Amino acid sequence: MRNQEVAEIFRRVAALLEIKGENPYRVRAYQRAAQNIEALTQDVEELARRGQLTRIPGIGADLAGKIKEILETGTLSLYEELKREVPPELLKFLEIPGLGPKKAKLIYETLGIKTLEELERACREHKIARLPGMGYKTEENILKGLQFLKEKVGRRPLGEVLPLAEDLLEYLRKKGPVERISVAGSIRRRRETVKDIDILVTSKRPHEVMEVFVRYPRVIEVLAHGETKTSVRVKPGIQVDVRVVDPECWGAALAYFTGSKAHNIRIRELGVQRGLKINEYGIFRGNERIGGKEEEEVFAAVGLPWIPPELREDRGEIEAAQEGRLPRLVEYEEIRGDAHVHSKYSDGHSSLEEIAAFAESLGLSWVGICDHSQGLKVAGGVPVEALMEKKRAIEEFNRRSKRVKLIFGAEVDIRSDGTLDYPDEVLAEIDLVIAAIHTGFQQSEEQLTSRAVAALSHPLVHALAHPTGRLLGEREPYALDLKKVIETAARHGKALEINAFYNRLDLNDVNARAAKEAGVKLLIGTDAHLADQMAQIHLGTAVARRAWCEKEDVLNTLSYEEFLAWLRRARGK
DNA sequence: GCCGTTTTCGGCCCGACTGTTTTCAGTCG
Repeated sequence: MRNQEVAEIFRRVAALLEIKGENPYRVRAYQRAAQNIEALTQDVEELARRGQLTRIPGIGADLAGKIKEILETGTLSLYEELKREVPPELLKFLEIPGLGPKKAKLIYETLGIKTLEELERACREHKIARLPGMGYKTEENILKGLQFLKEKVGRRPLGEVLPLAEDLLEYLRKKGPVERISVAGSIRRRRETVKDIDILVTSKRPHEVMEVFVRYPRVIEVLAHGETKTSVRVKPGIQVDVRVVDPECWGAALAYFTGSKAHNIRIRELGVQRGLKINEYGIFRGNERIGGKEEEEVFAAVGLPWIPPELREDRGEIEAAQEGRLPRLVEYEEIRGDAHVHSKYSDGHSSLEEIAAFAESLGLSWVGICDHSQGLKVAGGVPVEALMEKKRAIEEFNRRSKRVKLIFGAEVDIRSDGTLDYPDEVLAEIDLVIAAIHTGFQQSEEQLTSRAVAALSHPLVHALAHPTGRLLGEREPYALDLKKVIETAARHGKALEINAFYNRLDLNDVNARAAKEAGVKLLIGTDAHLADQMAQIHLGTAVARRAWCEKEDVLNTLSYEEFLAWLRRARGK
């Protein structure tokens, strides 16, 4: 899949056009095209072959031609031209908060500055303040922005920020005079990474809420402190915005601040078609306010049912809602088991008893104990003898335990040559076999793909764990033809994992959706190495929801007996 | 550059805030 490559070029073209001062709607066309290609669950190359590129929303004849050009030549002549006109280093300027395309262009054209270092020096020498429309505040803000970039406080994994957001909600509920309160923004949509925390509140005494908020113990800096909007930075450097709105505006404001931006734009466009104006204060016909107290009213005003936040990315949810085919998303409460947990038998830190007890506290009824296989020495891979001991221990445990059942499993290493790290007669003893690539990340796409394909084709394997190997903010997915992997899983009736560990989330939303569309079942596993980490199971469910998965797409919704039956079926009994 | 129960041109979502300005452009979400 080269979708990402095409999207990235379009995104850069959009930014370069923006700096050039081109027609903003042309810029938006490239941005929208990039976003829609990125969200595509199909292979853009295949759509190109079939002449179906213009079926992608936002792709017309012109952009279809440009996509073909990228696929054929690896680049785009327009992009190469733009790079000659506008130094591509300037794209970095746009990452500085407060510095947009207009100022970037002015700084480059009048001062010839094109690197971040030169920009910093120019600020210190007060060369920027002399430019028209800029002043000392501008310099100060650019310097602050540069510092911000240096500290690399960009997007953080959802799993890292969510506990903080929940603690803040709890704090405000307890200490502030709040009536309704909710997290909004990308956290509410459960995006895999988030930049800041948005909290929406209704209150009769907004002033007090804000006073309480700025006294939250982890606040390190107050950025803005007003009656309706207050922004602070809290301890690990995350910005938190709290907005207090009138109860009559709650629904409109919640929809507005939940986003995504692309989704909101579509909703408002639908509003315009109906002669309505929709903003964070409500729904308006002319000057008359006709609703906005509840979120449902916003959707109803444009003829839609309520759309779950996880779907609000303008990835087809609006069309689906219009046609009455929104998925009935898998619910967080429907998850009954965690398929991938490490115990003391390999590099985990918890005993079988501790794992089961914690699972019970989470309301789960089964856990797959999948320790590493023998060859993975660095992770305490389990030798065959110890593996059989573990099997007996699990059987013994299950005889005693009524509420939580453990499943004898293994995370079996897929070796460099595509063979598995236990012999077949051992694999046959293991009830749940998830295969995974842990070594040889530098291999070619052909090699890596054939390893994954070989594992999924093996009759005793049930699923492929963390299929792409990516680590959020640390490691890119390794070269893998995921389309082939998904096809293989579909052909053999195998599952693909949604690894719920907070910095993996692998498969991600788009890939999991592609798997679902291919008829592949998804299996959520936390990869917990400490029983407490099983609490992250909801992150995997969130990915499944963002992937449009329904209950039957996710094997974790099965009961213990049903799941065992699936495991046997997947091996052709 | 896209797109059409306002169809092949002329629109394209909406408002707040900031900083620089005397009425507004740029940026952001």
